[in-house]
Amino acid sequence: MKKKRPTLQDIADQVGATKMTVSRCLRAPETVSQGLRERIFSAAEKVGYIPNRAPDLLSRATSHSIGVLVPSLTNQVFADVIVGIEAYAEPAGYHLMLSHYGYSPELEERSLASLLSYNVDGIILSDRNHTQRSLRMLETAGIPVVEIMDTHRPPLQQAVGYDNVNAAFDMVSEMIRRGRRRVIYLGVRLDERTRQREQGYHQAMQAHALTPVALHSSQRSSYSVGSALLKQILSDYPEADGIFCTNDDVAVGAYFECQRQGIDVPGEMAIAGFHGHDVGQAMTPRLASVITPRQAIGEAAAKALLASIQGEAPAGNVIDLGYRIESGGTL
Amino acid sequence: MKKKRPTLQDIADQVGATKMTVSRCLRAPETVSQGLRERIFSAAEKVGYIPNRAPDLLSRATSHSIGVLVPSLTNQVFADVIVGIEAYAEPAGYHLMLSHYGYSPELEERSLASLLSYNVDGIILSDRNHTQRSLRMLETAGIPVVEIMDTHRPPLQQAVGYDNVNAAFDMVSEMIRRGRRRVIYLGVRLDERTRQREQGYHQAMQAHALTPVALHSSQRSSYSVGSALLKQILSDYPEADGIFCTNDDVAVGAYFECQRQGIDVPGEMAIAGFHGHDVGQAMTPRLASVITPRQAIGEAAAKALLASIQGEAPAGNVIDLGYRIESGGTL
DNA sequence: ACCGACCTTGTTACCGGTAACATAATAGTG
DNA sequence: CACTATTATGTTACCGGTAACAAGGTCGGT
Repeated sequence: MKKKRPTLQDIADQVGATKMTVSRCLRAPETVSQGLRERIFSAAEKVGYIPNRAPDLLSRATSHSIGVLVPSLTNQVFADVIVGIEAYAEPAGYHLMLSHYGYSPELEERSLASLLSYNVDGIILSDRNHTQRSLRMLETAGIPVVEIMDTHRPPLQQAVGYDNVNAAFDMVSEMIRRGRRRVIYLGVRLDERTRQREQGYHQAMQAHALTPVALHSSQRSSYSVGSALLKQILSDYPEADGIFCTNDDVAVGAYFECQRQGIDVPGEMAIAGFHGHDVGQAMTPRLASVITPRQAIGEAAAKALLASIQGEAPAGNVIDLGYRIESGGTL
Repeated sequence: MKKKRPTLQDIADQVGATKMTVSRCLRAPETVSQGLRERIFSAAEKVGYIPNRAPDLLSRATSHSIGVLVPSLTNQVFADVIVGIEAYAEPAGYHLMLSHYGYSPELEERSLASLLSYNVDGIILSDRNHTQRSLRMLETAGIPVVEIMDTHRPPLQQAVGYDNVNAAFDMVSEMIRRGRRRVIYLGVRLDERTRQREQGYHQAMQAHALTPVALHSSQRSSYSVGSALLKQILSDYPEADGIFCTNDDVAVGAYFECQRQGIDVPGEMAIAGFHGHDVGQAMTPRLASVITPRQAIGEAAAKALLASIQGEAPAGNVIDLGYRIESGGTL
């Protein structure tokens, strides 16, 4: 019942040639005589030929696709990064194979195995924590790897991103410079980046002889978690005069809660977020945030990866695209 | 230099068997004698064998992957849908191949060709407008197709979603029921769904003998577009007493602008959005919105697609998962 | 001791492109 | 016109799994 999809042979049969000639005609038309060429093209059109990457994938072990592993697709940060990756990779003829692993190294390992089984030509990873088996697989696969979002630690091969520790340090320092003394850190999830931001927060507080206080939620980041954490601060740390949030979702959620509670921002409470997402930048007052170059990171990562795939392998390369402190109207 | 990745033959060489035996051992261990089995497993571990889907893909033309085409990855709506798809497909052993096409049917066509060249076993499409060539390719590929997000028109094969026209009609009717008379429609982009919502808006206004007015922006949806459109309303249609926005981004942006301009919501201006995203549901007042079951749509689409792939083909099937009108605090 | 059932392993061929090489047809040159 | 250069097409083999079939080995029953 199910009709097989047309192959080169089907076209060849129609025009009385071999599939080799058809193959040549489709990839280098000028090497085939004009009459035959025209008949081949019209036959291809007629049977509805669709190229098939499977043989290439098998015989040359190359897929013209790159694997991208992100912890979450609903996290706007990674959506932006992916857009950047594709902006560079797609025009270069590379297809993206996306997987997400919900911040779990074990799931990352499984997703990685799956991607490798499709013979991806390169991999972009969004984390720096990998299982032993993951590292092993990457090694035996022998393909280029680029890690993104974190330039703080030495990379497997190459890394593109910014320094989370320094970014957090700078933002918190700015809050302190503006007179805040009891700034509290709000974290969600326990991924590497959240920890690094907390570390930068710690360093900044201690550099000014202030006492760091961190509040965490194990839930995934959301506005409502921000609201909940702010309520907790009001009851447990009423003396707080500022919060530094691990991302904008939490910060905006906390701001909404301040509105509800009638707390003046920034008068009574300073609020800073991370990443500079649209909501925070569109609302009034504008949310103070660390603006990260997410799309640029995606593009640079794709560029570095394709360069490696095409031969040049600048291993140990770290591209730091920096960040910008936006003080907005909430400091 | 670049070492090839290990194959079954490499394992076979180590243990003095043929690759056929190794193949059997990995997929049905009990059919191989115990001693050999143990040696094969340890050899596989030693060389770091990673399964290879390429041969399967070639000889059985099946990839155990499904192609997913969405107009945009940064649009939260589709991020949610994708999460739903993967929640069902991943445990079933299917990998997702994602592509986005920026709302352009021509790009959709290219992405589709690319997906088909990887021999995906099925396709999930997010639009109902396809080029002739796209339709042709889908037909010759002979694989199951599920269209999502719109149950208003008859599907290619199967569709999963909700009815945009009815949803818009219901929301606008509710606004009118609450006393609004000069409701304006705010649209962005010109994709099918936006047009359908406008259609529902028209029907509701005309059913109450009210004059429909629609404002459009050609930019992609964002908070700032919502703000800009609200400003335009204030200058061009000062008599407006409500806006129905094609999505929550626009609605929230418009709300922010009302705040800045000191316009009372809902007192002077009612605001309704579409989709029920987190921001709108977390802010105060809660944004009125049409809550759509995005993740459930993804799951149902994946389920329907895999059912078709596995043989049962309930063609012409339309699964309507409905929607819910949340009147929030902005009506 | 012999036959067949079964258990284990091996052999062959195939999937669909294309690189590499071979060959046929045509054109060009002294 | 013989001979080489050039162009146009065909042939073969390969990539890495596995289905289908073949074959050698073991064991139990009579």
